[in-house]
Amino acid sequence: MPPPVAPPLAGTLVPWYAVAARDLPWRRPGTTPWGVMVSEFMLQQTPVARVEPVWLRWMADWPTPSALAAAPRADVLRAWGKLGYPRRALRLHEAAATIATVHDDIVPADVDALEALPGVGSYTARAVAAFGYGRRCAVVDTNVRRVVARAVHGAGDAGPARVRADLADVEALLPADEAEAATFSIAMMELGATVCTARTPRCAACPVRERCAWLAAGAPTYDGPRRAPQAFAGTDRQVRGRLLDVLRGATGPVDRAALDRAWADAAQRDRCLDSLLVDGLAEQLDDGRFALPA
DNA sequence: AAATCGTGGTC
DNA sequence: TGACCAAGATT
Repeated sequence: MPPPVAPPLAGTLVPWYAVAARDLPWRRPGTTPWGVMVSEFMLQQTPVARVEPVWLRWMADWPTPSALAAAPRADVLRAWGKLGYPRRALRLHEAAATIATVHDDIVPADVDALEALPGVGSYTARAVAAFGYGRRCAVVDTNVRRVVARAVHGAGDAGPARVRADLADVEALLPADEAEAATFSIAMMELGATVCTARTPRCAACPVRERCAWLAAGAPTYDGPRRAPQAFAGTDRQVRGRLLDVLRGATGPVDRAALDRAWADAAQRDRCLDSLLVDGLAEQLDDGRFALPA
């Protein structure tokens, strides 16, 4: 008698997802590929809970790429609000303009075409293809990398990203069927986000616990290299945030004194203001005042 | 290829 | 309380 064969990961994850998936607005029926793309931009390094209300408002205001492209950058940055990394908002705006003019206002379904858009890297391109169009392609984000590291490789956590190898790992797990592959991809991410979490994984509730290489190995703690935690207090990132917050909160242009109040250290303040101008996140008017870009 | 880029919640 | 973390991309 042949030994029992464990069902492929997808066999247990896809049914689990059908029951356990969170009801997120961009997962609801009728969400367009554009809606998926907007959600993916917003979710880059930003938690779901903070994205939800902004996404809903965004899609109501700008339901198509051309609608967003027609909006002034100042409106876009205000709508982005405090999601963080506001350059994402500018890149999404640029990507929308490209889609409107080059792709007939239709979000590309092809991974390479997607990756050519500003702000779209390997993860986002594949996420849009898979979740927006149901394509069969490996989707690798931090959650998926952690799930693979544990369930497949038996490691406590994923090391530094290795794009090619990580993609190959996930390719090997991807079901042949197109629709099932897309569901498998989102299910892997959902598992990493809600069960196989970074800090305190809820292994007792894990649908894959019987087959998890990490649990089988006794849940060894990760001892590999970690990326250094990012400092924030006192960094340029904080100062830029403060300055931009002043511009966002004002109804019109502000004078330099208003920005001076946002941060005490003049040298750092000036350097950061200059970097905001360079990034196109702020503009200086002829009268010397500052504002969000037109 | 390591550093940079916001913001806020959690344990 | 402060380190760590959250659907990355870019240079």
